[in-house]
Amino acid sequence: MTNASGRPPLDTIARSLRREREQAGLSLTELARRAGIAKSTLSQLEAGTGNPSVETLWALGVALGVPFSRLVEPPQAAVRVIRAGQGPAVPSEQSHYVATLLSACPPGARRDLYLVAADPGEPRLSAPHLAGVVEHVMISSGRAELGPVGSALELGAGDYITYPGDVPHLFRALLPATVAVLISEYR
Amino acid sequence: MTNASGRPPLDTIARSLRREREQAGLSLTELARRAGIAKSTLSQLEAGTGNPSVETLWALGVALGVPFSRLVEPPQAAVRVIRAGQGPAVPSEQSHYVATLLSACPPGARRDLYLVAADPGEPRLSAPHLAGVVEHVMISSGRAELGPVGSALELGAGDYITYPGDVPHLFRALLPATVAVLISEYR
DNA sequence: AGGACGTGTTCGTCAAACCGAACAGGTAGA
DNA sequence: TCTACCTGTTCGGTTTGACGAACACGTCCT
Repeated sequence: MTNASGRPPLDTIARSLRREREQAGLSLTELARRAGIAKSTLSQLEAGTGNPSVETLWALGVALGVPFSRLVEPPQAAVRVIRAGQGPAVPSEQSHYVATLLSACPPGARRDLYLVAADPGEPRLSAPHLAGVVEHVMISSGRAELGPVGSALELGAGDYITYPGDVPHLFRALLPATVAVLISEYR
Repeated sequence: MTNASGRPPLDTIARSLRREREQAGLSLTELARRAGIAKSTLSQLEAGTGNPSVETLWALGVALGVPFSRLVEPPQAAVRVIRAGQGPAVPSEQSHYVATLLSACPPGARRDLYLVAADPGEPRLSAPHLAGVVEHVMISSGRAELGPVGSALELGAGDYITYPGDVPHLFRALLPATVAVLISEYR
């Protein structure tokens, strides 16, 4: 599942704006001036009244020095721990490849976080994901050949690689008990 | 630096919409119907004419099953490798703590990726980052005590933790050559 | 041909986002 | 107190995004 939370984030935007503005120590008047919009507009937005245009919201994001998405999607944070081997294992047809989901794309986020454990054997081939997906892999221990089919590389412990996830790619462990962190980033 | 690319992404949105729509194999008419907007509106948006409201763009994101940000920010990807010990080391006052930047927040992204190597000694204390930052840590090898001050936990190889980055937090290695992957996520 | 359905386009109308000014409250200083 | 300046609010007027119908193509089937 990607994002697609049901309702449009009208009041989320309202709260985000106020939060970010106060965090930045700006007055409503000053922020409106910097963003080049009428302060009445900003006032109404923070009141939850209204449905800003992209241009307006963008200008506010720039003026606040905050990524666009922070304004339209709610914050969320908590301490959460998954002990080694305790997370939900992702079903895999190959027994010598186990991916544990550490942090699933929460509503509004854009990456999944996996812990991958694999043994030598048939390479695991992944069909292209959604367009725009980028994968990052950090080898924790062992050795593996991975990357897009055709430009896969051999990596060892401590090595890092990033590659497009929307083309076929593979992961083949070269040593037993090879462990890696995999980030699948949506963008 | 966060995001804040200069100009509003009017034509970026245009291209994103067309790309995602064709990728999904939907006709303009059909997508408009599913999103519950007039097809004329969608037509003009894909033509680069117009400045959609958040509600409109949100509806399109939902109908396309695509995170909001994918519509407003351009794609980008490439294969890139950083061999162990080869990345730019982040300056640290403490010699027993080395963070290597694997993937810096590119224009429009919202996370930094670090490889952390540390030895036992004074805990590394981090002042709160920007509001809304979430950190994820995966211990590759060794053992460490980490988390928000007051609720730090002891983790071993393979363990994973996530916690808010906008409160004071610490990282203290308990074994020599403790290695971890750190993701600092902006949201 | 001539419909019957697709596609995506352009047009006039209406609602609403945006603007600027006028407004009420709060604090600082003469 | 009276003025000056700040805060954020509410109010008409203008601009413009969104709608739906009418439009110009293509394709297929009768």
